[in-house]
Amino acid sequence: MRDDAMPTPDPQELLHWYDRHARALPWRVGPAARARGDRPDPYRVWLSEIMLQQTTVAAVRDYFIAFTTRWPTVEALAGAEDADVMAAWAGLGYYARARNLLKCARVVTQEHAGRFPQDHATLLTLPGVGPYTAAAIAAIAFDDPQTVVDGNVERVMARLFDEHTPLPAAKPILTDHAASLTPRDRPGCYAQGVMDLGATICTPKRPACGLCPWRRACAAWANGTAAELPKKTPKKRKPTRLGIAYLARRVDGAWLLERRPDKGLLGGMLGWPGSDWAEDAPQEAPPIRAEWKTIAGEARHTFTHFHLRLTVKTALVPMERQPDRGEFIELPDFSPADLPTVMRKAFDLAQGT
DNA sequence: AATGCGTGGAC
DNA sequence: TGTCCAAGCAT
Repeated sequence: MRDDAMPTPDPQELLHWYDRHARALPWRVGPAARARGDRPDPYRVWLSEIMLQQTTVAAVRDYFIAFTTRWPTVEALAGAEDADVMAAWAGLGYYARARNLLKCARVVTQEHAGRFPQDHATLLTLPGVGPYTAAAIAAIAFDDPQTVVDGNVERVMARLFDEHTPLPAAKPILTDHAASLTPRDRPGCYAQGVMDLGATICTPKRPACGLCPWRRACAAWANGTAAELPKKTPKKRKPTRLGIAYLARRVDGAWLLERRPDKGLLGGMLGWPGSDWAEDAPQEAPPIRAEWKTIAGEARHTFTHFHLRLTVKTALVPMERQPDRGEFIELPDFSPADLPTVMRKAFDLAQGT
């Protein structure tokens, strides 16, 4: 609970902090350019926000530069081949984002004349754009005073207001608090400022309260509860699943790969043909007749909701033999870098690297 | 509305 | 090693 004697958090103080501490990032307009009236490119704001969903700035940076170099406009991205975009996204995770990214680029290009909608409600209709991303685009690209609520904002609000209700039940309460603070002036900078504060000062563990511009107005600081907030409902432990991956190499160097269905785990990505992944010992399911050799050890990988231990089998097959599943892809049409991480781990194990 | 969906870094 | 965590969305 907040003590009534405590000052209210001042959005302007946060903006001043942001002006002094904002990190230079490839999708941001620097202070000098902004002072000249430059606005961020909505395409770059949108692309960065999609990539940043549940993903750290450090992981996104190089992907963002690669994407904007190769596809500088939403029209260019809309015209890309699906396989090229999926390959470029490989390693970033949550692959539904990449499929929705392409869908969204094509909708914006074909149904909105290549211009991103500016209002929250229309932005929400775009594939892959939810409440957070719609608010972020409206605020950052168009200076619309929308309330942006991500994990950082939830944490900052839980501490400012010393809210002990556990997430996700606390979400509506924290959203109300965030809305009460959103300024009409520079809402885009403010939104990025609160998120930067959460990422660098108001961190999940060992928050640097001594450096916080909102310390005097923070109820959790006053009560000594900052480090234990926000409360979260406990999560379930992850089960372990087992599987087999079959890495067939044709004598000309081509690899046998399979495009995974759009829905579900690693949807739309290339992968090695294999068994199902289940808690019981996997059934043999070789995709082509061959002398299969089992590689010592296993490829281990952890997904959102289970651990995987993958047995890797390899075979060398003659030119004329036809696979039951998948298709051979010759180099350089295929690179291991095009694979999701679990498949690349299987490849690395087979190569002895 | 609870669940499924990746990955890499910090500790 | 394990656990938690990150600028969430779709269903």
